[in-house]
Amino acid sequence: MTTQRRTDALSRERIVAAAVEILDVDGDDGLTFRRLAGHLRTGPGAIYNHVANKSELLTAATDAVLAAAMTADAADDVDMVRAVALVVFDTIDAHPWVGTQLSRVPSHPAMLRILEPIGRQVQALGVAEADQFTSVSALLAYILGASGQNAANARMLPDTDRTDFLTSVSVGWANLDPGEYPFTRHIAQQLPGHDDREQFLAGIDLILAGIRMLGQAS
Amino acid sequence: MTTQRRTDALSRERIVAAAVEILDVDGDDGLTFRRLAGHLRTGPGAIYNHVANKSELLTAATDAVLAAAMTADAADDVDMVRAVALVVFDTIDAHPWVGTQLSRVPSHPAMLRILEPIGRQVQALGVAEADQFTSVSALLAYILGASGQNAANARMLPDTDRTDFLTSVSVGWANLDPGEYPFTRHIAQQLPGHDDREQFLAGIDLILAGIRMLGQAS
DNA sequence: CAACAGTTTGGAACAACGTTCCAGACGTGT
DNA sequence: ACACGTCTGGAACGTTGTTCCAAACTGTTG
Repeated sequence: MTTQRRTDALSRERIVAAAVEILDVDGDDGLTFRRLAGHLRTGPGAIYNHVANKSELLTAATDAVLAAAMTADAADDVDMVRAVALVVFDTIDAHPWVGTQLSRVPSHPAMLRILEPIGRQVQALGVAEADQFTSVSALLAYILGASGQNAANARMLPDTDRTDFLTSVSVGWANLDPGEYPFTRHIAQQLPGHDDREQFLAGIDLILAGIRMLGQAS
Repeated sequence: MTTQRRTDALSRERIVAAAVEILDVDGDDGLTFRRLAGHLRTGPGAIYNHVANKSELLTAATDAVLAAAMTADAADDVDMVRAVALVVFDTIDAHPWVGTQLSRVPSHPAMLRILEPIGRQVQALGVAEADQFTSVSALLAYILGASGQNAANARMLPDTDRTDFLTSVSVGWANLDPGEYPFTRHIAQQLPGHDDREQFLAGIDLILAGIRMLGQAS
């Protein structure tokens, strides 16, 4: 039954692993069935015996990376929401294409891996039954939005240095019409110096504060 | 080969307008230089005289749609954040491809149209100088994340009815391993009945509550 | 051990894409 | 009327996801 056809037999796992490798090196658009076939020393047609199409392959790759990242946390931390959020943030920071996938595919299988621990923690916080869905949805949307933005930035980072890019955007903001964009001009200078990870966590705390207030207001 | 000269001149605006039309009808992947050329009764090569490439065209189309949507609000509402957020949400709901673009392109020009009014309102709320960047970033990330998710759902809506899709996902959640996914199973039933727009607004209020607490805590 | 049946393989082929190229048609200033 | 620079749009190039299928391979049977 489970005998190996060849020493380097093609399998779904090997294909997904190779896909992850290519995506990490060459980014979102770098994954090609021809390049993938080259890495696996085969032809493009062979891959379709183990994977339906590129979309499924991308979904599987995303799930694989996120699953591997999520096993790490394990312990029920008091600040599990923050811990999970940071794992997601760091994972997408290391694999920007994961962010692209999560925000492109509706109700992505890998999303459950994020939703579940966050949901448990929200329950543990004593949030009322009726407010749990809203709270978890808000946290999830924020995490995806912030991570996605970060992934978009990381996607063009090979071309430009991060601070170079941010300062150029900052200069662009500072030169906007003072009448139309006073606020944007006002915070332009804060753009290059800020820490993405820190800002991300501050946003999580903001939402958590809102959730706690939700409990007290009722 | 007698090539007929066109009577109506090609222009950047006409190209962008036609692109928006196609994107609205055929979705993200529906925009093609050949199809666009067909709509404009010309060849694909002619378009490149007014637009550098597809990426620029998509950016321009996104900016055009968002600019048109944003002029509507104008008046300084007390709940401007909520108003702006809803405009963005509804715009992306009507043009899902706008959501894709906003979360793909880093510091998208159209983003300023969202950032500015939200920033002003945050200032008006009396948020401390040091907390303004965090507050605006959090709101922006949430708006993009939630709208993006909504866009992803809308993208596959032509294939499936919304409630059909949600109930199928809900059933999938309900059948998960009780040991591993207790929370997901727990809220599975709330999935089909929820109102996306309402949930979105509730999330905005959650963050706004957090921001107000931020002021009181300091 | 030999013959068969069912997969797996991988290279060729197809349609469609973004983009480039350029001969010819156009419009304008002289 | 002429010339010159701009706009046009069809052809062509390289690349993509995907399909197809003869050949190679594996496991089972006679």
